[in-house]
Amino acid sequence: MVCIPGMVASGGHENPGGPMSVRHSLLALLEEGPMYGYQLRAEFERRTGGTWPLNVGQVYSTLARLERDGLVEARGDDGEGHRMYAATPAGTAAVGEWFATPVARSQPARDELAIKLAVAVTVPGVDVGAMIQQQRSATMTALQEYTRLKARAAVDDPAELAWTLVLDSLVFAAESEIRWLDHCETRLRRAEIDRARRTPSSSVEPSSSVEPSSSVEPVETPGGAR
Amino acid sequence: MVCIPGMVASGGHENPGGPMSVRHSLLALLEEGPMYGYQLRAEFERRTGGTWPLNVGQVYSTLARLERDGLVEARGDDGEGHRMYAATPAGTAAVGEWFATPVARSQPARDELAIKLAVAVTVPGVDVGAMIQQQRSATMTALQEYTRLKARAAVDDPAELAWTLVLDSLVFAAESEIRWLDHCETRLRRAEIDRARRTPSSSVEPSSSVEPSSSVEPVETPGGAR
DNA sequence: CGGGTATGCATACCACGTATGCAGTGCCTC
DNA sequence: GAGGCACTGCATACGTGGTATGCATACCCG
Repeated sequence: MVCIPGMVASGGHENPGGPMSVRHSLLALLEEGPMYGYQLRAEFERRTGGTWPLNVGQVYSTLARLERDGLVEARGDDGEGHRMYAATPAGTAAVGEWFATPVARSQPARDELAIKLAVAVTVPGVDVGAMIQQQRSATMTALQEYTRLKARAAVDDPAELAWTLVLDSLVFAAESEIRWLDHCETRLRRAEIDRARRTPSSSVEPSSSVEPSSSVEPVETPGGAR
Repeated sequence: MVCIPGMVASGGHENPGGPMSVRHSLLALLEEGPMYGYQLRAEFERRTGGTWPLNVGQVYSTLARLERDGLVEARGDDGEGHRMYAATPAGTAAVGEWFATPVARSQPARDELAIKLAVAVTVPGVDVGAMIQQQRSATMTALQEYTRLKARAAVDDPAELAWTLVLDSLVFAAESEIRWLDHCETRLRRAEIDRARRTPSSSVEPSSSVEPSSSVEPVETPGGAR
């Protein structure tokens, strides 16, 4: 089970320099017609309901890179002094390819919480139990906020539909995270018992497998709240 | 009239420029004792089981920044010519603060798949149904890979324990993603039906909601053997 | 009514952190 | 001495947040 660090290096460069989801999203939005930078940000945030606020500066630098790569084309102005951008045929093709290619799960994105916990259990002097409890509390607060936001959703607008789907993804992720935290808790308890059993000094008789109850209700479809 | 770009007032900067999980992780690893750069990468990847390969170059640049901020201290060499780093008291305090502060879920990390799908449903000419099916297939393949890896896990080593927890987090996330994709599918189908009903002759007649079933088993702990 | 100020839109640029690749150095082995 | 490996450092590109600038509109006040 040893992983030699040097062996992972070689390989194709799938996405050099980050997720690039913003780049592709802006390009895809231009399929609806020419737009200018500020408008693109507004359209992006309208679809995600402001869940992931997009910095305006990134829009312009991304557009410059897209123009450099020949995926978009800049037109002087539309009469109002706005710098308009339109997708080139190559850009349209790139959008089609993006939608046709699934998000690679072979090299999953960095999960800050998972990394943090993996480090915590291997570094001495860390109260992992307290860490888990605190994180679960924070995640549950976020979950309540999502539920509150979902009550204000309308279903007739397609942009609102996109936002509710994004919101549902947040709910699913948060619920999954809480379940994982519960899982880690029982797992760590069991490991501690095993370690105590191996220690001959002052052997304590532990109770057989402890299985605490989960803190969330078993799966619940987030769409059912209406 | 000239704008001097340097010396801009820095307000309360929470996490400027990204998650910073690598920075904190390397600092925390130094709590176990002085290490050099290459060794730090190996320790990080051993704990995460090579799930998130860490570029060596990033280790050194991160160490340089940590030294600049007074969180680590560089010592000439350990007799072998290695450039050793050790955590300063300020660094140890920073580690404690990191473990005491839960990961902020108020501004969740960018989810590439959620963004992609939100854009897809609002851009004309995209076969969202095919997209979802393809993504589900890819995620299920990853899920099988995780299950395969978990069969090779040992439980006696604490580092292995950390890795299995990371692996479980991937399993939980993948299962959650599949459930979300199912949810999106039924949601979109319902929206399409609603749209078709409105199209022929603007007969405004709200109907009762339908509650479809999920295609994956209700929650199941990945820790159990399948 | 005219001028000053606030506000919002729109573009551009800068600073810092993350992330990857590659160049370079010293050591060991064949 | 050529090549491989451990090890370090740098150049580059991109994400992210912030700020300066120009312009138009709205608002307040003497």
